[in-house]
Amino acid sequence: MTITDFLKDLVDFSERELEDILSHFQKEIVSKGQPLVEQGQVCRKLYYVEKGIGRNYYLNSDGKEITQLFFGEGRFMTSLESFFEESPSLYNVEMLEDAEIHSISKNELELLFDRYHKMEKLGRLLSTEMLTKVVHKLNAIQFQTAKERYEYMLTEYPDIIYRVPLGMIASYLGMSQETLSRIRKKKIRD
Amino acid sequence: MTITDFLKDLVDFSERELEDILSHFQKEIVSKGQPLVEQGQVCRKLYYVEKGIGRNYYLNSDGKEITQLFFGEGRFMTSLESFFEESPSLYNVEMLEDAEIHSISKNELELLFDRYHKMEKLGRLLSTEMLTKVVHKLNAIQFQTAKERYEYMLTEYPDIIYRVPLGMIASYLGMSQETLSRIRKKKIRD
DNA sequence: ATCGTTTTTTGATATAGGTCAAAAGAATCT
DNA sequence: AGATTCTTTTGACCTATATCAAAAAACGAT
Repeated sequence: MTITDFLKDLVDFSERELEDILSHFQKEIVSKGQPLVEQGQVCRKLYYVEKGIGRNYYLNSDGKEITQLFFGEGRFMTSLESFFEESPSLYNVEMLEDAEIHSISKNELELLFDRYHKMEKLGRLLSTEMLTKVVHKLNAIQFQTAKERYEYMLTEYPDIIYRVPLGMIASYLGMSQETLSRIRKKKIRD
Repeated sequence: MTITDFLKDLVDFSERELEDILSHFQKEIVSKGQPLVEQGQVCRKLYYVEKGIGRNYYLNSDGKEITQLFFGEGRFMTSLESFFEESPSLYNVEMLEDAEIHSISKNELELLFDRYHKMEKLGRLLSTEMLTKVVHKLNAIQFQTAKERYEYMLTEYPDIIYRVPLGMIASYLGMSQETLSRIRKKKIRD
């Protein structure tokens, strides 16, 4: 879904408003694996994913990559606390496929928030949507078995699960790659 | 912190605006354990906690209470997805102490969001703040040992940890009460 | 097609933390 | 104060999942 359609769907901006808002976004073509944010830097931009899948991840104390969130098409992506609080990012952000994204800086976004009440509303809606998603994941992680977590992933993100490497999904679900491999195998047999 | 001060601190409302906004909240005195929302109902209200500690929790398949979130003084509390999406709540919401809270219905809140751009902004700010907190907790739960999770709780919610029963904290942190008891004991010795 | 690299699977073994049950300790009520 | 109920601790045992290592499969580049 294009960013234009996405914005129109959520809030009924006028043509002029929409045009102004869109003019503050920049289209970027990024290739697979290209880092958008690196751990330790402040993440200055919010991205809309038009094509591709992104993720943010960090390196744990053993140097292993832990995926925190995936961002599919039609989602806004950023290093959340870093962007909002202008603090050093705990995560790296990258695209997992060659991708088309639209970026906006925090300053310009704030400007739009101030200029348009409707834009502020959009920000609130996206934020609460994200919040409910994260709460849902937290739920899945907190008290479910590895198998149940995999099933959660299957229903919640069927589009993502077959497009990204197993190891990333495993770390996203809080289990080892080996465990996920075994679970998936058993699933197919049943 | 009173709700008045809380609102003033976050956004610079005029006296008139503030008065109008506050007139839509209702003060409620609730006693310990009194249910504010029950699993299965749609949660219709957002609460500001002025005094006391609240939590939301659910009963898992074994009938055990699992605490999902605590809400300390000066925080807004609700059954998140239920309130925002008007869906049946997965959680029960209750106060853990005799408490003073201020409630507002979704309709009235939406009305305020529409009436005041600043109020919409407040909504967005609170929502992103909550979001970053939940992401932070997710982080702690996802890849840390039981001991590390307890330490996270100590630094993040020192006020809460000594005011609520151990079992609730244990389920909040995704571990059994026994495990938390053992961890805490060892901590004190060191 | 073939070689090298990355990803996934499989097997063997280890362990953090769960469960169950009972004792000890606090809090609450009469 | 004693009885009752709720909360926390302790011990013994068990299991889901981690880790390590190596084989197999899939993917990409030449």
